[in-house]
Amino acid sequence: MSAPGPFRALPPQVDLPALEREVLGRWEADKVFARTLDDAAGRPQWNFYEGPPTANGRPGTHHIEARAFKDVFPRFKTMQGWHVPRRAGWDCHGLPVEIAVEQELGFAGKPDIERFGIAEFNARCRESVERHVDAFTELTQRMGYWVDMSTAYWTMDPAYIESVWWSLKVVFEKGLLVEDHRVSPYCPRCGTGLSDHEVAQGYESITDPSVYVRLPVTDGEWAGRADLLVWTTTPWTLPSNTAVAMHPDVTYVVARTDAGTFVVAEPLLAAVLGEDAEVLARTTGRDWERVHYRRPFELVDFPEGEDAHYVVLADYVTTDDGTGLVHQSPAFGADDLAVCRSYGLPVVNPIDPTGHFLPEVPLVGGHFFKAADDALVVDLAQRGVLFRELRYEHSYPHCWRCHTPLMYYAQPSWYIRTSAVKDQLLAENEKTTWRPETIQWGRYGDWLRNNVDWALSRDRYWGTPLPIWRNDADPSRMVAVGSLAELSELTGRDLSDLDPHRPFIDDVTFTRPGEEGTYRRVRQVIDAWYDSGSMPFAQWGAPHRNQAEFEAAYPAQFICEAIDQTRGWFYTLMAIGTLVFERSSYENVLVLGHILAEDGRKMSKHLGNILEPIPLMDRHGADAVRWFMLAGGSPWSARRVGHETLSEVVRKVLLTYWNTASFFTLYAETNGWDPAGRPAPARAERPLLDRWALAELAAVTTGVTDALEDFDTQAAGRLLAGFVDDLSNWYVRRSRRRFWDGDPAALATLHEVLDGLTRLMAPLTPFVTEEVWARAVAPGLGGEAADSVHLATWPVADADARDDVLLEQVALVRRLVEVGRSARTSAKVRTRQPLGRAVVAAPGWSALPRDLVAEVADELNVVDVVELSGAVGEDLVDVSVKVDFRAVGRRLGKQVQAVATAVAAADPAALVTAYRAGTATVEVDGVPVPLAEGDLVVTETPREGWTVAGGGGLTVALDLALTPELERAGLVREAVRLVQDARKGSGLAVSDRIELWWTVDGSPTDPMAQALTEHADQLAAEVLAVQVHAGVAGEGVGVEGPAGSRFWVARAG
RNA sequence: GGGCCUGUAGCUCAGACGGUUAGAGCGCAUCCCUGAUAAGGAUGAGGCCGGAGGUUCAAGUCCUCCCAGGCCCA
Repeated sequence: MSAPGPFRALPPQVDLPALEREVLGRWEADKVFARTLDDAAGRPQWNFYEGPPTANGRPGTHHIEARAFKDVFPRFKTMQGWHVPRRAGWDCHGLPVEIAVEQELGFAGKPDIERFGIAEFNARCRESVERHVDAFTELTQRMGYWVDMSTAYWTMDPAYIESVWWSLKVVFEKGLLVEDHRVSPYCPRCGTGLSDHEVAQGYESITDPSVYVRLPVTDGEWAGRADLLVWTTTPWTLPSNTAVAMHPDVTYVVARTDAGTFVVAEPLLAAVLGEDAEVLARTTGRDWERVHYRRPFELVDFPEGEDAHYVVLADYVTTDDGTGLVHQSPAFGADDLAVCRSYGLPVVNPIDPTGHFLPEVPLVGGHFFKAADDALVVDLAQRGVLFRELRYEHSYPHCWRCHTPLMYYAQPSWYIRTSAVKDQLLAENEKTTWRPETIQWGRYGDWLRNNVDWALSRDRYWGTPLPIWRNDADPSRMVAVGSLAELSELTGRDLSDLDPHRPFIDDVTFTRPGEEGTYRRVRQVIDAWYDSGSMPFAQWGAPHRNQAEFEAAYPAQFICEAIDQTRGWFYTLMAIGTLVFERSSYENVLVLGHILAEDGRKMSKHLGNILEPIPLMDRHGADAVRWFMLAGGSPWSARRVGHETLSEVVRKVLLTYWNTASFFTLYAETNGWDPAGRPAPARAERPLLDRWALAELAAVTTGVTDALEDFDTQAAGRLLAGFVDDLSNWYVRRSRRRFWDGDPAALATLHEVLDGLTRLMAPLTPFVTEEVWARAVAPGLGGEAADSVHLATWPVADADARDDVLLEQVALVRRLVEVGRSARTSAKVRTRQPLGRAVVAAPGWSALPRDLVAEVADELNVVDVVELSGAVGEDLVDVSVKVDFRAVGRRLGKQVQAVATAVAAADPAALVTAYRAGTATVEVDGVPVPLAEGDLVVTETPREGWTVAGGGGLTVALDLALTPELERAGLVREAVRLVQDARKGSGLAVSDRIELWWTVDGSPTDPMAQALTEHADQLAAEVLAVQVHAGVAGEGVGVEGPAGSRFWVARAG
């Protein structure tokens, strides 16, 4: 045995989750993550922003997805030599947190919260956030996501809030933060707005009156001669009717019936007025714009001197039902409000916040809004304004708590005028790189082009308070406050330690010299999306604090979230960056598809198809889950995760990689290999297979680097998985004998390849690569090696090792071997039976180096491989010819079909002879067309007496004739395999030497006995036998071999 | 209702620039190979590439419409 080298064998079997736990401990103990940052200090910075997960509810398996991508690129960039600071963050505010706490406390709405006390309620919210953050921390650590949680930003921290205030002040002073009405679902009994989520769970089916109302035209061509006909299911909104909307591009008709003359959309004419209506005029909605009409009720006053009650144009009008003319009441419909606002129409609201008509309204004063319908309809009918009434059953949103029908109700609300910076946003988007590209001007671009103002305020409790103070004597005087210091100055008190949340901030008031009245904060808090979109500066507390750090980290080079953030974080980041700094805060954005359960549906408790993230990683390993997220299918389409898929990743990628490393260490240890002591030959002088492995590594290095630069982990994964497979199932398998012998060239090559491969895989599967690095790579690098692969540098492709011709030739060899095996199978000749000859026809064969020809011979277990045309007479070969459509089509265009026909009709043998001489022509329409090199695909097949297989322009034929010598060689191989099995079965190490006994029934001239005697040396060498007892039985029963043979194995003493 | 994405073998997914025999893995069946392997290899069954039109010498690939599923928004 050799002297011990630096390597110790890795076990062939590995418990990956257990290994990961151990690696996690090592990272922790050695502070590896911190060191990757420290080592890079002072290097160019590559910025990444962590989109803060909402700390509400427990993390799910889908959270691993985005976090895997947020980890892999910073790791990659760090290895490339960038400094990549990574701060975690937590999104703390918002309605989901409030709702969760309300549920815990058994609350039924805002009145309960007010009774409970805002201070105490917000304390509970804070506590809930802290609780959930722990679960995210656990997930983050377990999956190996390297992000600094010790310096995490919390959107509820005072310093964070102060930054947000500062930005709102900037927006306010640009005149882009304004108060206006906002229509939102509202429960009049509970006195509270409802979130979309709450509305969605409260739909109930109810029957409403459905009325068609006639509104006489009062000016223009049809004044006094026709009525606009509108349809509504909410008669209670008719007293506040403000306008009628028509679609600009829909055709409307003026039609006469016995009941009168009406304006309706043409597609609805028959449905509304019947078949007999006489059409008097026909024109598009656009022509009706600003035509006035008489409103249905005179119960409510409209502002003096303001125009109203005319036709407006709106794209949302449909002709699916109703009349194609839509009654507009801006206080009670979001569409109505938007349309009326664009015409400068007033917002008139006769209903108080409890849902009752104001007492001074005639006819329905004091009525609950829905209860007023009947009286209103009766009145319409009596005045002849009602054209038709039907009962209409539909589903209508109700309060999920008290089942009161909801009102869509306009309330004062604060907006950011993002529509004013729309062109800037479009310009910023133009400069942004999106993956996948389609989002940029698809889903996201559409959203920007249709930009509406950002409804910023929320009438809630747990959020960043809107920092606007308003003078109670003159509400037009307002002050936006940008920090607690400013507030201290305004109030003359030191408020630097004030918790800026409600209710404390609500108590802060101030006066200004020379002004009447007191400044009080408006009551609202802001949309939590504004918090998260402010993180580029607010995570630093900038500009009040850490301004230099902020500037160094703006904008981000990379962000990544799932597609649901298109209108969420991706938008708020870009919008706030553009509003405040006139520059978007990110350059590259990767948008992920969603992770679905194995059944293709969203994971949900309700469906019972949830896979919990930590148990999933404990079962398959975090590396496997990460690999799946990064490389299992396209990251930007929805994907299904399941145990099957994950265990396939483990088997095909991770264990194959592990076993290759384990194989290497086994023979490095067994042979005491030390690269320092036994230098390998120069790479150019190593065997072809070594050069091939190094050439593949160089190609893969380039490919993986390019793919990751392009944020394409799927392509990187495909290359890596393919290389792992090639390495294990071709390089190692074909090179085994050299490893047994401790060949330094083979050991050095595999070591070098494992080194490169391990670095390339490290960002994707950081755990298993760490172990392989420590045990199979670093010991061979001498003192130079980084003590973690994550502290190592990213590999650079070795240009000298690149050899595309060799890659192509080995690919040909492997295809030939496949075809040859196929031929064996169809002949039912097992591979262990040597054959005399294989005959091959393949383009490029004649240029194949002898070593590679030998590879084919060895793999196919044939004595000799020869080229078809050289080995067999012409009469044994069939030739078939086909045009290469691509080559010919490109040159001759539409003539290609005629040429193909002519080629098919020609005599193949003659054509091929001419083609090879370069003189082939075919005749098309009486004109000779010369054929160039590459125009034809030639396939040669032997005729008889051979087993043949072909495919892809390749042919392999096997000579099946067995000589007694070949048969005996086959028997020996059979015996060798049997003995190897016996070795393994009795637990011998691969390097153990043995004694071997064998017997054969029958005479010594029996073929088996003869074979074993004849090949005695070969047999002994193959099975590491130091002593062979021919014809002698060993102890025990031994193992039975073919042809009456029997073998006994024992470790040599 | 609008916008976007997806639709290829039983399942999971590949298929630059359009090129005439559409691939891989899993699963199934039969066989082979095995001094690292939980692997590997061969063969077989399994496909109107969601549907219909169009452009083209040629369409899984480009265009239009439709259908189904998903996501976001009304």
